[in-house]
Formats: sequence, structure tokens, C-alpha cells
Amino acid sequence: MHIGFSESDYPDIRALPLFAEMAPDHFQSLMRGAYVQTFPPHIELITEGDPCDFLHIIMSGSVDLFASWNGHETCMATVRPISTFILAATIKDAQYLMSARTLEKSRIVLLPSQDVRAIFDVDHHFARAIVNELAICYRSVVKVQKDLKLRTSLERLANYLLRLQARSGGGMKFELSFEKRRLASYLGMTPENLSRAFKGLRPYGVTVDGNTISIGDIEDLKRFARPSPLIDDHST
Amino acid sequence: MHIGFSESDYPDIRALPLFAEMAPDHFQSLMRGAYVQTFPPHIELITEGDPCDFLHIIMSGSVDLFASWNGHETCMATVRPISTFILAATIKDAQYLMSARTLEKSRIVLLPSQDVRAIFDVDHHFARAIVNELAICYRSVVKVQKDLKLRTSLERLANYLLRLQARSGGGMKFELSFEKRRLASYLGMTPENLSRAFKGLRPYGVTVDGNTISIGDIEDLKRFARPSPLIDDHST
DNA sequence: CGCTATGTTGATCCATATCAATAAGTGTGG
DNA sequence: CCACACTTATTGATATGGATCAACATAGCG
Repeated sequence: MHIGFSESDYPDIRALPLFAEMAPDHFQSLMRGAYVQTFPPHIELITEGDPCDFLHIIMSGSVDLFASWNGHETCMATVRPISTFILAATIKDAQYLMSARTLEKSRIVLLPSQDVRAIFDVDHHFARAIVNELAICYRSVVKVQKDLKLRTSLERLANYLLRLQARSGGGMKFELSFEKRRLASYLGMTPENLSRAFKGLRPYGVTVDGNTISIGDIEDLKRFARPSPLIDDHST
Repeated sequence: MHIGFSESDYPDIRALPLFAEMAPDHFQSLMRGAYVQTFPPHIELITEGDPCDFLHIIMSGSVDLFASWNGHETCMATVRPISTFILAATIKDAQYLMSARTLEKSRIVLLPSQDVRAIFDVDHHFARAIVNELAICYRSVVKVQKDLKLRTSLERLANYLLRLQARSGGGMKFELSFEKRRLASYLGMTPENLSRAFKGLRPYGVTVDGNTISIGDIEDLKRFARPSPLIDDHST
């Protein structure tokens, strides 16, 4: 336990909205039970169906949340530092609904679920923060569901690129943050179809060179993509 | 205000997991600000994008939660008594992500959002219950997303029928709870496609007569549908 | 008793999946 | 450091699930 744990992580964790407002001694008590581990790439951290023993916090690297059924697998989300994942299963003390694997070398903090629930029961600020976090997660999934049901794959890709462009600083050139096959899975299509979808966006000024995307005219792409804050704004 | 409000609703509301554990005077204070209204069928109660003013509780009837984009519309969920809806928007004080309309004559309790947030800030049991409710909602949407991404429409229909059959008491014959066109939209397909999907399930013993579904052999259908608790069990 | 919305069926079209082949990386071990 | 193996990306050919369009039947409902 407490493998490789360093108190230098404290301030970063403490700064997360989830932990920022809680009482100092409650935070300390949570951290006492925590341990940290650095995982190599492509390690399965959790498996759907397993009971939930830990709340995970990713400090560096990246983690893929995915789900499978009947031999198929699909990417549900990608988690990047610094954030928590599988909060709902922790709270409900339920089975994981998704599996998680590292995409690259990643440093992960593990908080025993029962500690989280115990502190949650006595710290009102923490409870408040959890509600807020869960509401954001919930609304985020609803947006994904709308994206999936109301748009074609070409429209999903166009809107994804617009979101990524904004997140990347607003330049006309930016990098895909992960493999195309994973992006395809996230968007609910096959890699072949994604390849063709990129070409389908060329009339709207999108060009691809490896992992670098260039957008000729944002307004042109927006006219096609019709982004909506009620689907594409993942901050509220 | 307080239109048609009757204290006879108190016990039913109080019995909801969301309100069951909170302090009596907090509950009273919430109820004081509440009002009730009975709406005719096909009335739009809330519109996506509007600011969230009320937490809604459905006491009788049924309500359709739907979303639209670019001229398309899709059914996200159907709400039945007695439960709350749009809790996340209430908590976040954010825009509605979905619209809601009555499917039939419905009795709805409206709790001003600011009251809900105010009580939430002072009542730990209420906060605990909200967390629980949100976690359930979140996990429910994740399951829907898995259903949409991992299954074909035929598989979604088959699993939907198995869930409905279980909910209806386990008999071999049961009724569709709503129109086929809405079911089609919920399952992410067109009405025409749903019609054909029902026929596609005939080899597995499913027969349809109007709104009555008969299943010849549950095990036979299950062999095709391959239901999974991690997708189809909407209670955890 | 019509009127209107819903459901079914058929014909056709389109988007996307699948299968197959090739090219281009990427990592590994000699 | 390079050769080899393996994974990923692209492209083409084809198959298929599902959407669309159109016609008709049917069932609620005023």
C-alpha cells in the first residue's frame, strides 16, 4: 500500500473541485487511505462487472473507459488529468459499468470506496461537490446520447473536430489527442468509415495529415456541423 | 400558485427515496413553495435550452422526455409516477438538456429550483438522497449508451421486450406501455423499421397483435437477445 | 361518421459495416 | 542500428441494415 505515494500530489488533488471545499482533516483522512501507482500503457485497471473498490484519480497519462457486450467493444470516454472516474459506482457501492485501461504510462491515485462514502456521510461540502460532479457527468452522458441519436457520423465528426479545435486553443491546426481507431469507436463508427468521413469533410475545408487536422474556415465547417451548446458544450 | 394543491399528495411524495429521510420541517418548507397542476395530454411542460426553474414530480399520467436538433427529434426517456425528473439541471441551475411533454392527462408537482437547492444546502439526508438519485440516473444513461452503441436495432428491441416482460409481471403476454412510434424513437429507429423488427423476432417466438406482445419461449428469445445486467438492469 | 394520426407493407436509396489488400508506422530483439 | 513482426491507417469492392418515399389500412377521436 501507499506504493510510491508522494505528498507532492496533495495540492493537485486538493485543487480538484471535488475536494477543494472539504474540511482539512477529512481531506487528510481520505489521503491517508490513498495510494498511488504508476501503470504502464495498455493495462486494464478495472473490468466491468467487478465490484467497485476504489475511486480513481488520474494524475498523469490517459485512461480509456470502454464497454463490451457479445464480443463487441466500444470506447465510452477518455479520461485525462486531473480528474476522477467511476464516481457513481463508488457512491452506489455497485458494479462497474465500464472497464478502464491505460492508454499510456499513467499515474493513478486510488481511494478506497468505503473511505469516500464514509467521509461523504460526514462532510457536507464534500457531499455538495459530489452532487455537482455527478450532475456534470450525467449531463455529459445525456449530451453524448443526443449526439449519437440525432446526428449522422459525418455530423458527429464535424462537431467533434470543432470541440477539439476550441479545446486546443483555437488555432487552425491542431493534433488529434488519440488514435483514429479509438476516435472512431468513440464516435460510434468503424475505422474505415472514419477514414472516409474525414474525406467527406474536405468540401468544408478539413484536411488531415497524420494526426494533424487543419480547418480552412471555421465558419464554413460550422455551417455544416451546426454545433449546439445543448450537445457540444461539455462544461455545463 | 398552489393551484389545486392537495395535502393528500404529501405522503406519496414523502415516500419517494429522494424525500423519505429529510427532516420533517425541511420537507414542510419544500412543500410550502410547491404547487401542483394537472395538464392535458400533449402539453409541452419544458423546453430544452430554457433555464431550469422547477424540479418536477409526476404524480399520475406519463411524460415524454425528448431532445431535438436540426429538425430531428428523439425520445430520450419516458417518466412514470411517482418520480422526479430533470434533477441535474435543478441542482446545477443550468439549462434544460431535454424537453418534456405530457403523453396523457398528468398531475405534476412543481418545486421551485431555488428552494430545492436551499434545502439541499442545509439538509444532509436530502443531499445524500440527491447523490443517490443522480448516481442512478447517471448509470441509467450509461446503460442506454451501451445499448445504442453495442447492439443492432433488432437486439435492442429483443432486450427491450425482455425488460418489459419482466416489469409486467413475468407473464407470456403483456402490453406495450406506449405508442410504437415512440418506442421506435426511444430505440433509435424509424417506425417502419420497428414494424419490420417485430417480424424479425418472429423466428424467436415473438408475436404482436396491436399493443399486445406474446413471447413463445423466453429462453429462446434470451438466446438471441443475450441480456446483460450491466445494460438491462435499470435498478442499480 | 368522417377526419386525422398511427401502423403496416412494399420499393428504393443511402449510409455504414464488412471483407480484402496494401501501405505505413511502431516496437522488439538480434 | 537494422530487420522483422505486428498493429494501425487507408483504399477499394461489396453486402446489408436502416432510412426514405409512397400507398394503403386501421384505429381513435371529435
